[in-house]
Parts: sequence; structure tokens; C-alpha cells
Amino acid sequence: MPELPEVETVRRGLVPYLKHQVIKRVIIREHRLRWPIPPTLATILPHQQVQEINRRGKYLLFQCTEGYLLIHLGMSGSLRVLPARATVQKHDHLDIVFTPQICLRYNDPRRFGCVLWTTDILNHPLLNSLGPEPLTAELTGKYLYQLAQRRQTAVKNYIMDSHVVVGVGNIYANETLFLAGIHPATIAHEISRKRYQRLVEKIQQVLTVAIEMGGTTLRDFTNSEGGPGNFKSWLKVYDRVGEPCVQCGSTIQLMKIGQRASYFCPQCQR
DNA sequence: CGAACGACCTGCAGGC
DNA sequence: TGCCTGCAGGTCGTTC
Repeated sequence: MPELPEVETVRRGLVPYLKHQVIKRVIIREHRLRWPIPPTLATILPHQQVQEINRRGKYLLFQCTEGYLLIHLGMSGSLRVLPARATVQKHDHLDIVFTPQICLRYNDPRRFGCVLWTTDILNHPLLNSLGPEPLTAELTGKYLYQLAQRRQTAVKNYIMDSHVVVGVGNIYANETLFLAGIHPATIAHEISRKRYQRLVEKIQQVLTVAIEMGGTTLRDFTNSEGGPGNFKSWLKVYDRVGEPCVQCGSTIQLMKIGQRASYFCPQCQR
């Protein structure tokens, strides 16, 4: 479900409700996520205050009094703030209750997400080898170009690798390559530094606009208040196979790259 | 080291 | 209506 704009939309939605709130209790209904929810969460978390809610790539980091709650939404996860007594739905795996009116509820049909606890955020194995944040000065054309010199894989796989740059998932990889005029199957090391510079500009532009519009709702993404994102109508190629290219009128093509659906304009992307 | 691929799950759309 | 297949926003672990 969520790429960086969707996770950031969720984060921004949660902050006004949860920042500075104290956790009262934790209800684990289903611990079998990608990794098991640690059963100790139920005893560790109560009485701790949520001090900050940050994001690293697609991970949400809840900075608490004594450590960090680390949440990834996987493909189908969602977080909502509800009254604690709200009816429990299918796949509501976890509640973090703050007050009778404020309960953070984690729902994840496919259970590809995770909810973990750590006191050492800097050395956590899921975080310490991630690439730079795309919306910071750390991501540059020079960086992508230099790192690509040893990469034989398709550029689309390359930019979707979270150890290269975080937050660029399948939707936004397709979109940014279209805007940069780069064919998604191009071998990463065959792309010039100048074109990587243009790609970085498009990555930053697309992610920024998508965040402003509250993310992309294709089927089931909802923000923390249960509403959809508004970025779908902005998509130029994703999920538009057979439709005319908005730039040149050619027919949008679909091919599999690295097992993932890849949409592109054969005329505009070379 | 890098690349390819299977694995983890449920839900849904489409074909018959 | 029901069954079957394939596909879906992620990414880790294994193997070569």
C-alpha cells in the first residue's frame, strides 16, 4: 500500500492526536506479522509518553520515554485513531490506547508489516543500512550516478532499492522515470550523470506534490482519519496501460521488471 | 559484492 | 453462483 508520501501522510495525521500523550494500555490481537509483535510491548509501553513521531524511509518511529516503537505498514497496513471502544474489525491486530477517546489501531490484512521495539535506533538492523532520504540534500545526481557504476540491474530496480534511496516504491518509480524521460529497463550504469540529476529533481518533485495531496489511493490506502489520498488523478503512467501518453499520445506500455508491473511511454522514455 | 527469485499473506477482479 | 488464476502499494533472506 504505502510508499513514502502515504507514510508521511499518516505520520502528519497522527502527530496532533498522539504527540505528548501517555500510553495507557496495549492490546495485541494477532502477533504474527512479518516478524512477531514482541509480547513484552504490552508491559513495556504503558506509562510511556510519545515524545515525537518521525519517519525513516517507510518506517514510522514513535519516540517514547524509554525507546522507540518502530512500525512498517508493509503492503496493506494502516493506522487509525479511534475511540478505544470502537468496534474491532477484521485484521485489527493491535491497539495502543491512550485515553478513552484516543486509541491507535493497526490493521493489516496481508500482515507484511511489522511492529517492533528498540532502544537503539541508530544501530537497528532494519534502519542502519538504508539509503538517504529522497527529500534531503543527501540525495543528489552525483550520488546516484556514482553508486550506479557497479550496478547491472534495470534503473527501476535500482531506484526502488531502499539501500540506494528510501521511499521510492513501484508507483513513484514509474512516475519519476516517465517525467525524467528514462526507460525503466535501462541498465543503471548506462545512464549519464546529467540524467541522474534530472531523475533526482523528478523524484523530489513527485514525492513533494504527492505528500501535499495526501498520497495516492488506488484501492485501499487511507490516511489516519480513514480518508483517501488525492494523488491518483495526478499519475501519468502508473495503472494506465493502453491509455494515451499525456505528453505525446503514444500508447502506454506495460512490462515486468524485477517481477513488478512497469508502465512507460515508448516514445518519451528512452 | 551484486543480481535474481522465492517467501511471507489476504483480498479482489476477471475468466470460465 | 462458484472455482481457479493472477495480481496487488514491500522487502527480507537465500542462493548463485
